[in-house]
Amino acid sequence: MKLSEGVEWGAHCAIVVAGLTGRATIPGKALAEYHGVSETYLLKHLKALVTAGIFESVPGPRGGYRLARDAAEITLLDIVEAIDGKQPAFRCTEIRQRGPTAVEACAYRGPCGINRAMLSAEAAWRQALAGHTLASLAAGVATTADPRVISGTQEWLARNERKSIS
Amino acid sequence: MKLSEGVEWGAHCAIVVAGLTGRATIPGKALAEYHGVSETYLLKHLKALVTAGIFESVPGPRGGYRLARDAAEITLLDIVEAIDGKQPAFRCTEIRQRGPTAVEACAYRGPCGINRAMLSAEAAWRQALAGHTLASLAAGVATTADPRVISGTQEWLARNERKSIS
DNA sequence: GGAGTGATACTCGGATATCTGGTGTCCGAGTTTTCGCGG
DNA sequence: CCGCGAAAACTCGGACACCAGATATCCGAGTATCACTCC
Repeated sequence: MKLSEGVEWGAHCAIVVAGLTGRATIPGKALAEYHGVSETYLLKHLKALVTAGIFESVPGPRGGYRLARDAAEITLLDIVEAIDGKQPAFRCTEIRQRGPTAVEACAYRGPCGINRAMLSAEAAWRQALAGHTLASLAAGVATTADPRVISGTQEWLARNERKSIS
Repeated sequence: MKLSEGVEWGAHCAIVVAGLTGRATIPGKALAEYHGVSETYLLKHLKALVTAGIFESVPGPRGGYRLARDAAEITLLDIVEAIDGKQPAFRCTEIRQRGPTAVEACAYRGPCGINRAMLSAEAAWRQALAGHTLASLAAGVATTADPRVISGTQEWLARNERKSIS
């Protein structure tokens, strides 16, 4: 089981975007450069965040991305599901209904016990992820990171963010 | 994120093997036929369970597989980790240390906040899986399954299990 | 000098190659059984 | 009838193809900016 690398990229980008002032935006190119990753590939994941309603995208020059709603209302689970999909990791293929001892399908009423256990475990995982908001994550970074990184990032943000036109 | 299909196979096989009497064994061929899956591919996963110390394998004619320890001492987590590996699903690549605002590596003391959150969520997932033992899963199947399936499986087991030689 | 208009530069978005890891298969090593033979 | 031995059959174990999904890239659609021209 492996989580898409894009989840990490998207989460880090979300924290950076959460640091924008007001309704300013930041272009994908800048986000890619900041994290040292491929720009074109990062755009793929940023679009997924837009589709999920986490980011808003503004086209054209002076365009870019910004949060679609307050950072306190965006959970880590939202980001993971936006990029990695909402499908459960475990997918029961009902192999209990195959083989020599199987009976007609309607006899298998409740879901397979293994499936139930796996899905409840995933529910615990999702609940844990939902306990972290973008705001809390950003606050954690702000308090633990090296002061030079913080000031450097703020300066870099000021240089790359695009003020809102409204 | 997707869990290997072999996890489902392994878990179902473990429940069947848990239903053997005493130290009897059952060959992989029979397990494959019972579940209607590829025999050669299933062997790959059964071997993983053997390597992990969950199953014991007996070679030669009248050989097969049996549990290496009591069913109450085998958790769903053991099976998942045996087949899918113990590596966490989320693997931090430290992209925070890349890009223009990065400083020397030793300045990044604690783990990345995102990584911490993801790993703690996975810990919750593992804990939930560890709460299900093979014994409890088998008991659940025994109480909820169709009576015809139960009797059919018992009959099938009696026909295919290999009594211990000791 | 100011307004209008066209070209321009920059942005995001979707379609297209490449590559790693899971999926599936085959053949070989090892062991117990079994049959045949000799005593 | 009993013991011995070799062949055989069946088991698991590791090495080899195949394929789907993630990874990575390029080109096209759209829009605010900017410069130029005309009034």
